Amino acid sequence: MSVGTEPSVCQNTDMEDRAPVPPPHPAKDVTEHVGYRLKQASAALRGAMDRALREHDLTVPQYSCLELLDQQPGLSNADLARGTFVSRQSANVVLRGLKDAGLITQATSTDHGRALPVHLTAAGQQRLHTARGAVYTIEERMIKNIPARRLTALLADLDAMTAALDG
Amino acid sequence: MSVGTEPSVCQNTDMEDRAPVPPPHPAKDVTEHVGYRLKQASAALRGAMDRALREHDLTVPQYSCLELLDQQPGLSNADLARGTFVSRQSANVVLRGLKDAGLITQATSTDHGRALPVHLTAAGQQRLHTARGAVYTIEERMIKNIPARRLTALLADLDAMTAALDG
DNA sequence: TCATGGATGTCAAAGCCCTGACATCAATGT
DNA sequence: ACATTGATGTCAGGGCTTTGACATCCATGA
Repeated sequence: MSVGTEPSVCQNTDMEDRAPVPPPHPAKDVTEHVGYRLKQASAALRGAMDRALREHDLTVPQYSCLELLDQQPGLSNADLARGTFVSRQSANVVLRGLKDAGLITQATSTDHGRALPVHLTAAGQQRLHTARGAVYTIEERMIKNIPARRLTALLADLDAMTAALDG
Repeated sequence: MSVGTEPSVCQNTDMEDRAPVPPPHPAKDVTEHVGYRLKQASAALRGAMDRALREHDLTVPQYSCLELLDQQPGLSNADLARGTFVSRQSANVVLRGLKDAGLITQATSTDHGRALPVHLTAAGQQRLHTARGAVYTIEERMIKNIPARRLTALLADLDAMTAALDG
């Protein structure tokens, strides 16, 4: 009556090539599929970030926007939507929340185009800096059991999967 | 004014150890973080599955439930919630949709406990079988550029991250 | 000049998902 | 027998996200 509770074996050891031919698709169990594990890991990360950010009165998309705006001030609503992998409408809702909380400011007009640049307020900067610690702690814990030299490959593989699906 | 559009370099090549010490955390760019890439890949997969399953009149959580029920008939609402990484309440909504579509049946009573076992109907089996092809095509495309011997490591790493966050 | 296409912001409706809360049921220990 | 604990199903409220649609603004080319 339980699902996905098999103890994941060999997670602290460094084994690079175990099975010469890992059967990719006619897998007997859904939980063996890459997509399933990807969703699982993503859900775990989302949950951990949710819990941690709640203490800072931030949601995950709100934190994501703050982080992007800190590195690239002046991004527009559409830019933030792409950067956080949501629709423009969702980003708009998130921005409204951040505006109401006084963490960002958005220009009401522009001399060229329609994109309205968004900037962090001082309060936004401060909130981000305190919340960032909690988020970084989570990411540290998440990757602490992954061999350092595999992290590069992991980033590349995640990128390759994204590119293959988007194209 | 764009985010995350840098062409991901080295995605078809097989490089296992590039940087001896990949700086994990004080990364200059958010997009270099594992969590960001994880979310990105997960979002891409979710979008691709959404588009593919729409032709079969199924949502991603609905398909996930069908897949789990095909392999483990008689799972309860709470079991499916755990298996699809959502809350019991969300799973309940999904099950209602599947019930209305005639793809599953759920016992109305039980002789022991409160868990009401769910089973696929013939229509549910057939719908799953046709939709499965589309989903498998997506997963094939997603991993087609990943060296086969790295897939095992990828699964293990995703598992390790999940375990580290859940514990 | 005008038309077309692409990108952006916005509104509306719907669905998904979450937390909080409550009641039910079985197992356990007192 | 009784209380406690844990798991389950369910209801209510709210937040997030999506698709669809529409109007605005710029760039491009006829």
